[in-house]
Amino acid sequence: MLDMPKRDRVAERRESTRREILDAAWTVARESGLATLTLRDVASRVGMQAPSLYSHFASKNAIYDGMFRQAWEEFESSSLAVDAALPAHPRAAFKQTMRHFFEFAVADLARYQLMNQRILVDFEPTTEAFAPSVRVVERSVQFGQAVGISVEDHLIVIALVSGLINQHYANDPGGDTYAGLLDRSIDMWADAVGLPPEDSPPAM
Amino acid sequence: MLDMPKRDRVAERRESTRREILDAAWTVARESGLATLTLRDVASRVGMQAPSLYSHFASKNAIYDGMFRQAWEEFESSSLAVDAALPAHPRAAFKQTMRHFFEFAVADLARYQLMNQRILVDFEPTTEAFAPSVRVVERSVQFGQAVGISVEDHLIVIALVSGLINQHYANDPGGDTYAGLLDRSIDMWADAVGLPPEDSPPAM
DNA sequence: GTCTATACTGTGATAGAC
DNA sequence: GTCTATCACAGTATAGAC
Repeated sequence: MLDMPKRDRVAERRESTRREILDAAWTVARESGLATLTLRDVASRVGMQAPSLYSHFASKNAIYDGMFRQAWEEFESSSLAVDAALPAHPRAAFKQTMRHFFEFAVADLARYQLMNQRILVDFEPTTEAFAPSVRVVERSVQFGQAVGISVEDHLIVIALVSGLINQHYANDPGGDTYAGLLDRSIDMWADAVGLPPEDSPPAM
Repeated sequence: MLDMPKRDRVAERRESTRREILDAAWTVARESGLATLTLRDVASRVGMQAPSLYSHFASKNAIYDGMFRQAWEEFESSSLAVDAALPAHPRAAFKQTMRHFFEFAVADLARYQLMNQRILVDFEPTTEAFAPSVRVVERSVQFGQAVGISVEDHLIVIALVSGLINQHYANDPGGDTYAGLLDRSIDMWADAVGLPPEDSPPAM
């Protein structure tokens, strides 16, 4: 007999329903706001009654937890893709990863609020849902240290980009004012922490 | 007869009740979160039933509007006080105003969320409530331009500080990690935009 | 196992008595 | 101006059909 994994059609269907519900929850969150999302709206979008959701998620916060995990897994995998084709110059590499962070955040307000802001007061992500977020931050800090950036200076550049994202949503949603300030901001920071300019030969 | 303003005891009492309600709303917002504040909690704190609030505010959002205006008026007046005793060196002056901004934001999460973040999806401040906020931003930009800072670079430093505030609340609430990064961050920016170091003589 | 039906509590808001 | 009563709708939970 071949040692291949047996398909569990019941489990597959269950998982597929969970994903459908999460997809619907994202749609509703984008339309009516993350915090004001209602289970009735989510249920009706997948053709169910609200109480039926409880067969698949233990609570509304469990749905948020699934969304939180999805969002960070998506960011992690897209970050890995970006990192795979990173420029040799550290400064250019930082610009690229930070622009990726900025654009991912700016593409979806509900997702950004869930991932990075504590607007859901009684929601705390579970350890498993939090794991991809921890991995992303660790990878980013390690990359910085590999090119001589201290942890403190790394915190500053992340704060800088997250501030640009903030101001984008607060003052210019849909515009490109803050996207246009991104490279100049990163250059300011890179100059200060001693990263060589992009037209200089790579070290070693 | 003396031409003194007549006291309107009815209007005075009305205004005082409104302030009482707003004070109670702040307390509740700090305890249970800005978005999950309930009218019943606010009412019971001032010894009323929830519907009675509607004699003083047209809706829950009207209460948020009053709070929004209070918060920005408070920030405006404290900013004027700070500006009155500003150091002569532009760099030191920036450090001081930005630290004031940071500390005001970090002192009260509910207030910061109401003032600077769009977590209340269906709340839009009225023009009158928005006015002090506009004045504060205008004053700040004008000060920057007076010492040779472009509007774009001014947007960057505001984004930088707002990012530090963000990260403080997200990663180190109650701690002082990000407060400790403030001066170094401002110095990075000041170096990049060409503000002279603090130990240099003031220009002219 | 998954769904429908139904009920419970709590929310913002309104109507009308006093 | 404050109250009681009430409404529509939210999240949550259980019972029971299939």
